[in-house]
Amino acid sequence: MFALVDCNNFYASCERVFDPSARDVPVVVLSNNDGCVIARSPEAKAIGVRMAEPAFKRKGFFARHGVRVFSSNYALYGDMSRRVMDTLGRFTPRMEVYSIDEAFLHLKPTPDRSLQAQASEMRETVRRWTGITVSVGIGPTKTLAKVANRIAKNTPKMHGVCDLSCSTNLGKVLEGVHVSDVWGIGRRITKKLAAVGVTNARQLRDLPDPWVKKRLTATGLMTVWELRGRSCIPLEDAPASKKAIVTSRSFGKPVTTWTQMREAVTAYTARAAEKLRAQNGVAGQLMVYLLTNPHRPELPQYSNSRTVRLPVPTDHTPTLLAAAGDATSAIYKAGFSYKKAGVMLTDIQNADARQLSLLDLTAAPAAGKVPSSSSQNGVRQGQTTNQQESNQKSPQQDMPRQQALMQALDATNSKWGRDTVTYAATGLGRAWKMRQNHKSPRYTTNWEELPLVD
DNA sequence: TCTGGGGTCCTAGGACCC
DNA sequence: TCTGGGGTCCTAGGACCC
Repeated sequence: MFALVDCNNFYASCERVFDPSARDVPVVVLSNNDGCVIARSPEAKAIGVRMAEPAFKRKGFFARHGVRVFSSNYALYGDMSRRVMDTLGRFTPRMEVYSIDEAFLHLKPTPDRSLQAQASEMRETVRRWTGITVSVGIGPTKTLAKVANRIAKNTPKMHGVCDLSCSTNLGKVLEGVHVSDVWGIGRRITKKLAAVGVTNARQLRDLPDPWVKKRLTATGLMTVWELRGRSCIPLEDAPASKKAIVTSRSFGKPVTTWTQMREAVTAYTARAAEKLRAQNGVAGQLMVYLLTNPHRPELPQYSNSRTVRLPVPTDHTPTLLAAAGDATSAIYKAGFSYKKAGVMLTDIQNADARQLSLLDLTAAPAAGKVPSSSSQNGVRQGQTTNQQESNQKSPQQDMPRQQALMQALDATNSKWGRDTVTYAATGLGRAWKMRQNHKSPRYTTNWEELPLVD
């Protein structure tokens, strides 16, 4: 059986664990840049704070109702998440960490302990060990476990656990679930379904396969089968490595100069490269995009992106920085007020595979052998050729040195904190840095910010 | 003044090949 | 006059998730 464990109001709950003054009052957590509401305590929900609301529109409301406002503190949430997941891992050998606050588990009933009993004990243990309250939903498929979890969360008398694994009136249960609350059914599909009179999960379950396949595609059909109790989405024990790595941020203040834009893209690229190395990957392609603020239609609007194919897949930050710099200068236009930029690394392979292709490359003296689909990606031919030349000076000699440097960089930043060592091109002022005016201390991950006990 | 960030999968359609 | 069929790869766009 599948169990879905989900932390209740996770970010808001994390803030409360270390700040008792935030208990029993409405709490909201804001997105990066203190932009939108992304987490709410039950009290905040009760007074009508909605998810994804822009915070600036509610400033007065928050003040009047004594709402405690926090900036996102991912160092704290990430560490609390790890504690919760470690605790859950003691209850099963098979578990998939699905998001920062959710995990799917395989649970088996035993003669002396029902699934319900196991789930309750798990829930109590997590609460005692981490201070976080979770809800547990159990079902024969992931989709039904999700349904069960939702019911557990919304039905106080269930005390946080709902077991649908052998429910005899599943049809009745599904009748009470709106299609938009089914995992995999989003806004668009909800509309499509409403057009044919389907509004609850039971109706969705009972639709004919051919109609579903045609109108909702193969993914929709899987959802329907899962609602019928046929498991189609397996538990992914081992986290798959990422096929794309994105680092993007909205700017704290609009960026209007090339210098600032280059700093920002440099910083994002360096961060993306760190993530890439953390999963032992090399990227074959890099994309930079930038855009103005679409919420200000009265201002001149511009957005563009540029993809660069790297001559050799790499995880070497300076090489990636050079490519990102070329891409940025190709699309940056002066005279606009930029709101956001991002860097995406794609065509990611395992770094060990890279070694083999590098040997191939060095064995063949002709530089022209390097595969290049640059014309497809809009890269100017001259630029690509230059990179090939600069990279091929002596890859065999450079590689170990490059790797050693990157390892030292990552190790230093891991030990002493992010950005202990950074590239000068990321700038010192960082005027574009995101706003975080309400950030709580990194209670659990920074010695300087440990909570003090009197 | 102020509106997040990071992913995955599927499909359709075009290019190209034999 | 007449103009195949099957396959692969790539990309853009749509849709979903948290």
